[in-house]
Amino acid sequence: MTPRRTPQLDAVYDVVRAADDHPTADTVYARVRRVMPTVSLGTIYRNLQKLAAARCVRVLHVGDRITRYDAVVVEHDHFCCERCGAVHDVEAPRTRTRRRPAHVHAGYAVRTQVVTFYGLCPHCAGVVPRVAAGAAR
Amino acid sequence: MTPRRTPQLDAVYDVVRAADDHPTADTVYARVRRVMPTVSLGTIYRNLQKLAAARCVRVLHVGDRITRYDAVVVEHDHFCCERCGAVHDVEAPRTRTRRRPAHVHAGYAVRTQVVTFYGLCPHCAGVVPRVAAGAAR
DNA sequence: CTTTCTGCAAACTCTTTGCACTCGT
DNA sequence: ACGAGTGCAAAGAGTTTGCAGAAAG
Repeated sequence: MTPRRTPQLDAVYDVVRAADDHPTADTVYARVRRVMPTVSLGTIYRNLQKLAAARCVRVLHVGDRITRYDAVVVEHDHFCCERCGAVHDVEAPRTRTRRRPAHVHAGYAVRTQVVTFYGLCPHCAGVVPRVAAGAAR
Repeated sequence: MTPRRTPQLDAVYDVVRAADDHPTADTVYARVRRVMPTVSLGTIYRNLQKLAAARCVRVLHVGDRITRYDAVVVEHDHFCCERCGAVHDVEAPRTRTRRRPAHVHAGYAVRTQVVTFYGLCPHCAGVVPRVAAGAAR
């Protein structure tokens, strides 16, 4: 039961670390295939699970029911655009103490918390001038 | 395209309103069938979507990839137990201003936000004495 | 009467899994 | 060489959808 390091595992981790768009398993699959064309989708899922279990990647359930992956493991928030579906990281300058759920009823053992904002991203909100539009990510 | 009121729609809404456990579509299905045995799962999904579109129920994606429904539409937080999977409402005495994402980069139009805490519920954390354990769903 | 809604079942999407083979260690 | 990992394809869970008939307005 000793975990084993394989080129596929490395490739999956590389892709997730290089991504800033919180890719889905399918997106990771497509990207890994660019460098390793014979990889299978099952292997992608198995390795993503392995990385998640090792807390090397974070599993996100944002908005819809499809799973996304994030190589940024430190606690931070997300913004999900309801129009284009993009998921962006959000700066969370609030202190931990301020965010700590002191209001949760006694007896709950809180391990982590997830904050997700929904709305329109700058691009979809039309704030970004036309010239710059399309350049957004 | 005029929405139509049907006994099935009423039954679905009644079930969600009467529930305090953030039921899944399947759970709603089971409960509606108790009073309307011929209802179909497809109808449950269609009516849940209709209610969600009308903002009569809130759609929740908490933890896993299955969809839950909540008749409490006002903004509030949730706690998800990582052991038994239960979802509880959480008191959110924080003021709106305090929770407002002033730190979100300019240009984002935030419509709503979702805060979910993960950990162990009082029951699974062992606060509840052994005699009661095992009754947890 | 017209149009939406229903029940049924098949289709669809995302994810997991069984199997025989491969390849780290 | 042992056993975890892989590719493949089939199965599984949750959700959506096409259709013919039922029923709301």
